[in-house]
Amino acid sequence: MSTSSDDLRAIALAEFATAGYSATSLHRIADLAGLSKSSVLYHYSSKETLLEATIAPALDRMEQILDALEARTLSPEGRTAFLAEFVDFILQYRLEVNMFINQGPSLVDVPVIDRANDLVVRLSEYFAANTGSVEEKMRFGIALGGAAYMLCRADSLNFESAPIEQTRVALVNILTELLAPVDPITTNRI
Amino acid sequence: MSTSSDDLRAIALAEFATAGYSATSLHRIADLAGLSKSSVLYHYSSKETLLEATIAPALDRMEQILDALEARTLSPEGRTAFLAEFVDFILQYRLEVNMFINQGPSLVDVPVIDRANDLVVRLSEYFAANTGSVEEKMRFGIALGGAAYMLCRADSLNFESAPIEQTRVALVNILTELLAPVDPITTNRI
DNA sequence: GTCTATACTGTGATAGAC
DNA sequence: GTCTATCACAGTATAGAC
Repeated sequence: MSTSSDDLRAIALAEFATAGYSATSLHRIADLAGLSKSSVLYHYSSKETLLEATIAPALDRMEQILDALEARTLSPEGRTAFLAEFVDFILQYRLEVNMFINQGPSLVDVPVIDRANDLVVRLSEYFAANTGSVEEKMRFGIALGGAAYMLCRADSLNFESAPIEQTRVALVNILTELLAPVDPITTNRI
Repeated sequence: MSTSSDDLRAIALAEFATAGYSATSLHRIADLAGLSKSSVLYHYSSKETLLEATIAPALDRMEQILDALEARTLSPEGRTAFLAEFVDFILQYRLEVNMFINQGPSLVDVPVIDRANDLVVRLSEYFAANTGSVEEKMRFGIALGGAAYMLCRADSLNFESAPIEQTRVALVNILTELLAPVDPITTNRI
């Protein structure tokens, strides 16, 4: 059975996101893949390299989304479209987002985490650009951290059997409400 | 300098919540406390004992809140009052809540985590009691995970300087909106 | 590309002196 | 109540055979 690097990447991602990077040993990853530790280290020269490989595709995609966003002018329709794009992103890369959200601070000094932090700053500047009020910043944090948590705990929150389309629609609803733009003059939600 | 067990508890809590339980060594805790590993193990006979000591006070408080809640009959006023109580809880025990939310799954088989899981189930049953719809469950998850994340990342979300009362009011606002009860007949939010 | 064997370091925990 | 010394083990990583 020829083992591909992608198999290892997927296994490592699942373990890092659920058990945690530090709590996951190369031995465990090797066992899950049916390999020895050394074979894992043949595909990825270190545990940190494997970590970077797990999160990089999500960062590439987020960078692409933000680049396109910042090239456009802001409009209400654009914001709605972006929110749908953001929801799709977070659904597709829920494990990567959850890993970064929860373990980012403990993975400082890993280069790929710095890159992720930069992307979050760009994202928050977009969502809270109008007012920058404390509540706006709190809403952004709750939306990001809450969605990442909730999607990765669907089983313990007892809705694991929901069809993906229903989950998607509900998440768009919730985030639209949570991140509704604020009129900087009247400070009312639009 | 006489070191108290409470000092160690506070240091361990901060490290477990930010760096993670597995990534935090007894050596590091000892260093931060100005002690040797052995002295730490004099106060807490194992790392796991220390973990339990960090989270137990929060669980005691949550249990007290839920016991009182379930002894009352449900009313709109009661729900509003409970939400304020819940916000105060999460503000006071933000580190403990964040630790459980993010690392709970990786700390399976630690008895104190089982206790915490039971409390979350009781809490979710209260908030989503009316409909039990997928969106309700998602809203509860986002509120819980989002608040825990946001409050522990106030610095990186750039509102660390906000007065606590402002944070409290904003959080009550957001969670009231997010967890507004649903009329089981019309399925409209009240 | 996978393995066994090995080196080295860090970790949780114990024993016993002070 | 704190320390040093030590233990047993798990962890990442390397060397080299197949």
